[in-house]
Parts: sequence; structure tokens; C-alpha cells
Amino acid sequence: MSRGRPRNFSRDEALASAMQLFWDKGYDNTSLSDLTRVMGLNPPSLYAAFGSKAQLFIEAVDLYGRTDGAGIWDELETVPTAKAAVHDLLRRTAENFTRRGAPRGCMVVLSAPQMAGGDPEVCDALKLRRLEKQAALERRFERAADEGDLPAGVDCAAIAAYVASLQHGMSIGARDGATRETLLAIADCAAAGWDAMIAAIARPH
Amino acid sequence: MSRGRPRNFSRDEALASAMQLFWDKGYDNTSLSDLTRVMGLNPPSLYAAFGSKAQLFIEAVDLYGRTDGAGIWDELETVPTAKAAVHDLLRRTAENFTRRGAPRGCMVVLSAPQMAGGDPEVCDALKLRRLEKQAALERRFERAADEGDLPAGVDCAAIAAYVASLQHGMSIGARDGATRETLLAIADCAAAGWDAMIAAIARPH
DNA sequence: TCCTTTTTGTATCGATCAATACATAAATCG
DNA sequence: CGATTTATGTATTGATCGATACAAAAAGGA
Repeated sequence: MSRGRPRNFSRDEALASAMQLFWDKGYDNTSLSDLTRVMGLNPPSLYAAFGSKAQLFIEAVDLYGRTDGAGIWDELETVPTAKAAVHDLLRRTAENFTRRGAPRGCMVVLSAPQMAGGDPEVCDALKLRRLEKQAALERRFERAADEGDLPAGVDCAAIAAYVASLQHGMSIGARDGATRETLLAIADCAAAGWDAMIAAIARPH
Repeated sequence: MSRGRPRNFSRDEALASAMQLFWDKGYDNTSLSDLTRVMGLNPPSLYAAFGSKAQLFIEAVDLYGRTDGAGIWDELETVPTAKAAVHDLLRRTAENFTRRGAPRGCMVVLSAPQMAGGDPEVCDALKLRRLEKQAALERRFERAADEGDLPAGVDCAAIAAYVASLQHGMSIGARDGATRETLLAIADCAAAGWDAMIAAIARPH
């Protein structure tokens, strides 16, 4: 069925290696020679299998979202209340961002600067993924409002932006050396203020 | 007194131009040719005046801290209560991050990825400035505890990390296109939950 | 005026970047 | 087998990176 000479490397393993490297060093600071060395193949094989550095990166981000980055969001829909879901999300974030042997913080937040002059294909892919998670938060809160878990008329977009900001900031903190305990304390801070925050936001001003 | 041929450009104006460019495009995405074009001088003049790209960047960050970035932190010590100071800080952040004609978000958070493989001189300078602001928050809360504004025994480091995370995340949000209203809503969320958060954190568990 | 000092503009340095040309090797197909 | 297809390894491409060599220009000091 498959014609031609077979490749003598595992595409999945090579992609996993590239993901680790991009996550650790970021998009710009990862060179083709870094990639070919870690992935164990030569440039023509890399380009034949993945197209370009940018496309390889985007595949790596998708892999990250399905593997290392997935656990954070696993229980957003299943934890019964919005408050508990946010507390769970942020605690999982704290633990995920401080795992031994893995780069600290979120690849989607850290690995490419969202600046003018960067590769738009790469920046837009990351921005899209950040906004998708924020939209997932917003939908979760709207569902909670429908269920009576949150008061009707609560500004779901605002609290989603609040939670997303806090979670994104934890990536910076993790890279700057914050301990797991400190990040867990941040999660607890958010949970501790949650009910009062909801009550104040829901109340017409 | 000053020997030699005088320079025919303003060092301050050139530095201000470099700051704008670094803030907009980030450290890696800003090239020497970008800089010399915007600053209106040739490479030898740039190197004679600023030493290197990294040193120029660090001077630009310091300028940012004294100018565009300063307003955010101006009233941290003067606003009377910790709660009001945080609310003021975050509202100033929201406004500062969405000014017309200026890059969105904080130069100290966004302009260089805190990744392995980056210029350590640059990364460390930015990390130091982030941690200094977080330390300033922590000291402000300790002062509040001394004054009785916050309960004794409150975990000042934890709430400083919480506020810093939220503020850092707002830089990501601003770059991703969040409106001023959305960022102000984040500030209001934090303020709304503040008292309950403090009460919960202070209480021995 | 001549010497020293510093800046200027031009032209370019070696290194590294992402990406390929090319010939060879290894598989299937007929 | 020979023909086709695909992957591989070596070597290299043009572009761009940050940083300089060099000589002319413009100032002060003696």
C-alpha cells in the first residue's frame, strides 16, 4: 500500500520531542538545528514530514493541548458548580505548571510572544487557543446561570476574563520561579473571594 | 569641556524611539536595522551610545518604568487601604493597557519571553522587575497588616502573588484584544471578592 | 595651526537563520 | 528483473542577524 522508502523515525516521537523543545525554549529561540538534533532527523526529513517550522510548531501546540496541557481543563464541565470548577481548574493549573521534569507554565501562553513582527501564523494559532479556553469558561458560567448555580444576569464574559487573566498570569509566575504552594495559594484566593465577587457582579449597580 | 565631535542626535529621543519599538515588537522581533531606522542613526552610533542591543533594551525598559509604565503603580502607597490600592492598581492597569497610540499590555511582561535559550541578561532584567513589583505589593500588604487595615497573620505573599498574577494576565488579555471595559471588569471582580478573600485567607484552617 | 578625541557614514564582517538541491538508498508495483 | 515512488544524508543556499573596521568629519586643547 505505502510506496517508496519508509521513514526510519517515528513521526509521533519526533513531534513529541519538538513539543518539549518549543515549550521549553519558545518558538523564536528554537532553531532548526535544535529541532533536528532533538528529533533525531535531518532537515529534509523534517520538512517532508511537517512542512515548515511554523506548521511543526502548530502541530506541537495541538499535541500539547491533547497531552500535557489537557489535564488542566479536564473537569471544567464535570465538576458540579462554577465555583468548584474554577477552584479545580486553578488548582490543576498550579500543579501542572510546577511538574518536575517539565517546562513550567503553559506553552500556549509562553511559547510565542504575542507581538507585532512575529510570525502571524504562529501568533494567531496561539491567540485562538487562548480565546477558545476563555470562551469555554464563559460557556461554563452561562450553563451555571441556566442551572441556577450562578444568579441570572451575571456577567459571564467578565468572570471568564477574570479567571483567564489569573490563569495566564500563573504561567508568568511559574516561569519566574513561584512554588507550587504559592500557585495553589493563588487558586485558593480566587475561590475564597468567589461568592462575594459573584454577588457583587450580579447585583445591578 | 567635552572633547571630540558632538553627536548630532538626541540620546533621549533615540532611546524613547527604541522603547516604543521594543514594547511593540518585543526583544527578539526587533532587529538592529529596525532600531537604526526608527532611531535615525547608524549602527556605530547606536553601539557607541548604548553598548549593545541588550543594554539598549534594558535602558528602554528602565525608561518604560519611569514613563508609560509608571502611572500604574503611582498610588500604591498613597491610597489609604489595601483593598482600595489594589482596586486602583488594577483599574489603572486596565486603562494603561488600552491607551490609544500605545502598544497594549506591559512591556516588562510581554517584550521578552521568559524562556530557556533567550538572552539571560535580558530575561533576568525583566524577571527582576516583575519580582520587584510583586515584592512592593507584598510590602504594601504588610504595612496594611501593621496598620490594622488587614488582619494580623494574613498571608501577604500569597495575596501579592494573586494580584501580580491577575495583573500579568491582563497583559496577555490586552494583547489578545480585550477591551478597556473588559479589563476594568476584571479589576472590579478582584475588588468585589477582596474582603471575603482576606477573611478566608487570614482565618487559620 | 597641528594634535587629540569622539562621532559619523559606508561597507562589511562572521555567524546563524529557515529552507533546499542533489544524488543515493530503500521500499512497492508491474 | 526494471520502473516508480518516497525518504535519506550531505552540502549548501540566500537572507538576515548582531556587531565592527575604516577613514573622513567635526569639535576642543596647546
